[in-house]
Amino acid sequence: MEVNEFKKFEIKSTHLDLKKINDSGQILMGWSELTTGGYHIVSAGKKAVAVQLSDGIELKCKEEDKDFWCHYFDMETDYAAMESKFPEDEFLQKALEFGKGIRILNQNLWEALFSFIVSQNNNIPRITKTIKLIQGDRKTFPTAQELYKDRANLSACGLGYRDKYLIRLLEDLNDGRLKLDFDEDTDKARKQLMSIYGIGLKVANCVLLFGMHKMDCCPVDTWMKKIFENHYGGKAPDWTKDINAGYYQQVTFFYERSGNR
DNA sequence: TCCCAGGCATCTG
DNA sequence: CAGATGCATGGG
Repeated sequence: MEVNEFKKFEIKSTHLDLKKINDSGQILMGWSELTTGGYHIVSAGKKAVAVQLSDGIELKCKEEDKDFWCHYFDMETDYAAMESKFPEDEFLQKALEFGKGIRILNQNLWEALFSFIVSQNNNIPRITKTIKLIQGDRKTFPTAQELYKDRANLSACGLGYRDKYLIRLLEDLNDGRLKLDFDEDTDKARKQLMSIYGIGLKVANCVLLFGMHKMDCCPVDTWMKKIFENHYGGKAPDWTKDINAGYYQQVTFFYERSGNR
């Protein structure tokens, strides 16, 4: 590893917990825990090492990538300030306390799109395993162009029936029928995403939230349905329509899943 | 053996 | 329009 040319930076924050972020379910590729502590992180072809500090993280990366990683960790958003706007809801409050330090990362759009197509009707350990197999020996996750050339090998990675969605996606990108450039307007972007073969409402909302940082998008999956059943009488609570619903979704998802293990 | 996993496309009424 | 069903794969 060319860690030698990396420089050390500190990112100060009272709301940045690497382990919780790693376990929160938003990341399906790119993070690997180091035996020495900390994480090796890859996104959009860039690499970094992050180590937890009591008041933030230490980040090792190329000097020119520092701004990229600050954006990746969503340092533009003031999570402390968000606390004053948290809805008054008992279960949500408990989840927010439990999940303090979780942030909504700015993942690469292509990587978020790809991984959340793989995620449908699947479980997280198998999703990450499958994505690692697809990445293979490469140091970073392949671009759509690289993967298109290598598409014959996709089916051997344990994708199940989802391989046809991804092959169609790669073909459409290669032919120029589809571009990874969605409207800034959330509703328009959601329609564009849902017109892609294999993407429905849930995956579209994941891409909007994790790949385009639309914080009001609230993906509803089997765990969210369990939350509605277990804590809200089977109905979606009001906070699912809040402007920060995506953050609340992620935190309650993490809380519910942690409690059930 | 059945059930489930960060669902979706497709068919049926 | 809502509701039912099949789908690949692996772990519990």
